[in-house]
Amino acid sequence: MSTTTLSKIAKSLGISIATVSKALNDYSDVSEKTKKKVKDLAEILNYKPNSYAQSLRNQESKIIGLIIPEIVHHFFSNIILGVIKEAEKQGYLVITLQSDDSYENEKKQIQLLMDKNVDGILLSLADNTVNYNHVNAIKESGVPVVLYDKITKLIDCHKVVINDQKAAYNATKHLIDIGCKKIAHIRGTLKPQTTIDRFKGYKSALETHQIKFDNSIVFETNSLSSFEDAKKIADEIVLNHKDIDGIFAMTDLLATGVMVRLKELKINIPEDISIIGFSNWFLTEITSPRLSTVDQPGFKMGQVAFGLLLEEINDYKKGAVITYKTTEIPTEIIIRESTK
Amino acid sequence: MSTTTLSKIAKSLGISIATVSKALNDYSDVSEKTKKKVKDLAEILNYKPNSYAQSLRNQESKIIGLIIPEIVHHFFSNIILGVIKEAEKQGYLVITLQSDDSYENEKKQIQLLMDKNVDGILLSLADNTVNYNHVNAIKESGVPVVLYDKITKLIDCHKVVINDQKAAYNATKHLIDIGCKKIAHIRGTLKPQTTIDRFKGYKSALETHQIKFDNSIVFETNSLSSFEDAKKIADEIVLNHKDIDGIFAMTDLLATGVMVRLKELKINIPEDISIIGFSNWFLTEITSPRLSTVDQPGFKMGQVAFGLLLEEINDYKKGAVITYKTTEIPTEIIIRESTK
DNA sequence: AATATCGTCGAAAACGTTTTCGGTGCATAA
DNA sequence: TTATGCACCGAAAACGTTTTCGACGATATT
Repeated sequence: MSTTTLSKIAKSLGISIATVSKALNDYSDVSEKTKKKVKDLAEILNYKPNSYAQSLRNQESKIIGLIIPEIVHHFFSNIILGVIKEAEKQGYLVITLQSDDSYENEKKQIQLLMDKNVDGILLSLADNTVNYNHVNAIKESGVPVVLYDKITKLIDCHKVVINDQKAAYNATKHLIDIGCKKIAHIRGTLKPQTTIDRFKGYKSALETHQIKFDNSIVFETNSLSSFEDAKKIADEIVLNHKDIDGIFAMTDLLATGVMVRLKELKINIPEDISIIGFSNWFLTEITSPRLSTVDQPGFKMGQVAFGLLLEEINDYKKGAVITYKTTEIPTEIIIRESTK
Repeated sequence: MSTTTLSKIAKSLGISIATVSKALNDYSDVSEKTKKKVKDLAEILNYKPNSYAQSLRNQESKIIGLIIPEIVHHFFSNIILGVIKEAEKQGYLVITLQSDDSYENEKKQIQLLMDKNVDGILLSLADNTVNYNHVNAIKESGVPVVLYDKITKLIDCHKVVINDQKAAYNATKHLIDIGCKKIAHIRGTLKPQTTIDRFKGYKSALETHQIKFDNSIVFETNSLSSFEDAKKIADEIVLNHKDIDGIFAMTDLLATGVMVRLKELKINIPEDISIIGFSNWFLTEITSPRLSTVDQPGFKMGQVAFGLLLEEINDYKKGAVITYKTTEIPTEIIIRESTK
């Protein structure tokens, strides 16, 4: 049960390897008659071109690399899905790696992908990455990179992001629009760019609507996924900030945390306090009341990121000059029952 | 900025390609002196072996394929992570594809992976797959496959599963142990093997403990993730089955659904009714009360599945005879506040 | 002095493709 | 008749590695 190669077909038909190859690839300088002979036999012998040989000859593998901070995460796994599905549609397969938000892993994994000679790399920077030599090295080797979600201006390449600041602005504005006067913000430490941007959006929405920014009702958690921290903040709000009537939380989980605790403390949502989260996790559909939030379209983002990468791969092959662009994926406010 | 190859190093040093290759691979028939010369120059020129050429020559790519029904899913994304991390540790990369639980996709994607000449395939069968020719074809081509999670006895290969029946038995037994006398079961349609097995486990736990099985308190939802269906079932329970004091649900989501609604109807959990779910989703930590459940160790499962695949890849290369085994990943009951 | 052993190296085949560049043979035009 | 064109085909190089096998000189053995 040995595999069938061009040379076997050639030998079996008494013609040359070159002709067989050209017949299968529909070259114009081989007669219809021999084309048919070749194709028929190839069919019978179940011929499949050897991808290693093709890659070696064509200097491309039709495989791309995807580095993601965290796979088990609603937003990111949606990105993976977007990338994979779009890639599959375009004839590419994708190798996925998880950096755990670590610079060291990111560096190693980029090397692994380069060693495999992937055709391109999709990368979301680790939180503690501050040096970009390792990614500039990719570009210098002639391998296209596109940055998604966590990006930096310091690397010149295609980028795809959501506009955190605008999204946060809109979320906050929604609270203002429905009549909230005293709007708290719950966020993590001001380190990741997303946290900074959402905080900025929150502040600027307040300012544009003549609401004084009050730093005492900006609450900081240790982690963006600390349900317990969120609950403590709810206690704090009930105890010392009775006048708060709106809350914009950095993540749906934090939003859910405060909401659960506030309900336990007999605060009515949304009558007493309106709450809006961020991401549109699966979670938001099953809280009670259902949580308003900002939809963060991971799938779309993955699709677009792959599209840009493919575009660059093709441009690169053509030797075209590439002007890099940053694509913003629009977010959308999902209004449910927790805001009114 | 052209890439450096063995032949460039050879030419530059005035020696043969063969010697360069052997020097870099520490063959014993090249002197220490030339080894050093070669390695030094390779270092300077930043030599990286061309993986296409290596794959072609060695007939292996150090890449495996992973087909998963659904990426955006807590259990499955944990499996991906387990596979990827273990593979990376062992020098392998993994191409992931999502079958959407469709037989047609599964078939196509297997072909894609075979066309790329991956070294092995990890596969969880789609729900509607009933014909196994496409996976037996993998084996016949000499490519190792291991089945995980959704398997079938009709394919002879390594398998890794959790024992759904035993896990369900233990979950139900836990309810019995804490004193429940009338235990309901919530499940989806009896089509997927997991549903069948968990149902069996539920029944056998009742039987072994002299509790009569009562089909009128086995509730069927349209989907395993229908929160609304679960709520309706809660209504039904309060209305017509006041004597139910324990519930074993097929998924954490269904468990959460009934729990939320029961609470709204002033039923106390766990005082009036104890509830246990299945999977140990992230979700279970933030319900109130926190949900008891069965931990379904996806990460571990991924690790083990890759381990078995690697074992077979190596056995195959050695020409060793392979006796296939089915590995059961132990599950564990997580007791929280919803059962007492 | 002849033979065996050892350390070091390189030629060449092999993996399977794609593509360039001629080279046929044959018909048509001069 | 010779030239020109055309349709069809194949030799061979190239992609970059790994590994077998033989060759060579130098040393050790008989």
